[in-house]
Amino acid sequence: MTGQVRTVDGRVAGRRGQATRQKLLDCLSEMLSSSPYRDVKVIDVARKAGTSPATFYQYFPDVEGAVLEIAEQMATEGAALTELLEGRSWAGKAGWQTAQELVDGFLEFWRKNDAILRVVDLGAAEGDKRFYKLRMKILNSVNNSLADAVAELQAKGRVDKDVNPAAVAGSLVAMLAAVASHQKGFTSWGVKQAELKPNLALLVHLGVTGRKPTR
Amino acid sequence: MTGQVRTVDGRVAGRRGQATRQKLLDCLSEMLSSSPYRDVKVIDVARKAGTSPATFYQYFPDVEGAVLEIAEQMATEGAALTELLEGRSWAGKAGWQTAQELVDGFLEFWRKNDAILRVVDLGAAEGDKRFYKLRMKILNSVNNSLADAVAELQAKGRVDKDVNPAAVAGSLVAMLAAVASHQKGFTSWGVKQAELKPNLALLVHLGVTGRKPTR
DNA sequence: ACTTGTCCTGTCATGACGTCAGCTTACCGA
DNA sequence: TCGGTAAGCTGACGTCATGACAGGACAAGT
Repeated sequence: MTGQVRTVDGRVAGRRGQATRQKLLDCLSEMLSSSPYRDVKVIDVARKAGTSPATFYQYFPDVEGAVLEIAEQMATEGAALTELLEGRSWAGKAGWQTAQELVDGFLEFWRKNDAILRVVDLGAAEGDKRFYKLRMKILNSVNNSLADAVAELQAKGRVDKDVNPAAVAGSLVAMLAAVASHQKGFTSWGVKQAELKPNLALLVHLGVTGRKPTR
Repeated sequence: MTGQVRTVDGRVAGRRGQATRQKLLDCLSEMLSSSPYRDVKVIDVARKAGTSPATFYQYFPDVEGAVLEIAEQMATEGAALTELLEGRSWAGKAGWQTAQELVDGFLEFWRKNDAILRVVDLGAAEGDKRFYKLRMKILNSVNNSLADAVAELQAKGRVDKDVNPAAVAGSLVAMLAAVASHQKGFTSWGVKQAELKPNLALLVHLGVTGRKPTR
């Protein structure tokens, strides 16, 4: 699928090369977690990886390019998010369960990858198509499943016809992502982590089904 | 309130100085709209303003500092968002109207200031307290109003008791902000601008009142 | 004209960026 | 075993941004 890993100047990377490359990616990941995106320098990443800046430029055109690589890896892992909604029901108690587990899984995924997701979000907001496609790739699984669920309920007449499933699903996913990014902001608003989740689940359930959940 | 405008080395700025300072801020604002945050350099801002980097550093410690200044100005303008909810009703047709106007006003505000808000969002997500307080300041007016509305309905028994008004309000506001930031993303998901707004309004109404709006 | 305080810039040391040639290492076929 | 070849890494270099300073330009009051 991914063909061969290549250096910037076209050589194919061997075992050793791939290891260095990966080490650089790992170090970059760490740096992104510990310092502002704007302050992450190639030289620091290289130093941390025990190599030189020139080596970095062998494998990546720039910091952005390396970030895209990390995000790509994460995006494939993110496909697992689909399972949170695969074959779930939105009716009755099961629906409440579905909403809760979606929120749980989503927040957990975001928490794990928050540093890189921040950067992806920024790139996407800035209009960079590469980041923006990546963001879609990550959110698509959840988004499509949600849209399908809404469309299905709509077909049964349980949701108004003038609702746009894609718009509602997209908005809910955006909400989950945003809340996950700013979780800490809530605590200083007097909302605790534990309280946040059920309320989010409630909103998701309301959005999808148009009704309060039966617990 | 803001006392006197001062340079980094403590002198008070006169008429001319304030003009240059403001010009630098304006140019920075423009640069943020046209190029990625990471690539905005002091030297470019200074050139655009027809001055030198040294002058920039007279008024701001660094790019981040200047951004904070711009954001601060925007935050005071953002207080106008309160009017979107001041004394509005969430009952019946009026409720639907309220939700629609909130969405409209919010998206408009975000669209106008998207470049700077992107940076504030990033800073807040990265855990920088200054950005993070600023973000609260901007969103507080809307958030508090929404929370009050929910709490009021809750007191009347029209919203479940185990709902946390602050959590719901915060989540809804986060949703609005996120959707506004990624408006373009929706179009490529096959959702048009015009369709987005009513669906957002629907979600807001559902979240606040727990019920579908009567149109 | 002269002083005073504000305002701007030339200049400099420092350090990051990004490129290149060239050295070292590993692999492989004869 | 021994080159040959390609992979892998780095020192060194020109370029550019950063951030600090001292001193020149300018406006205002005396």
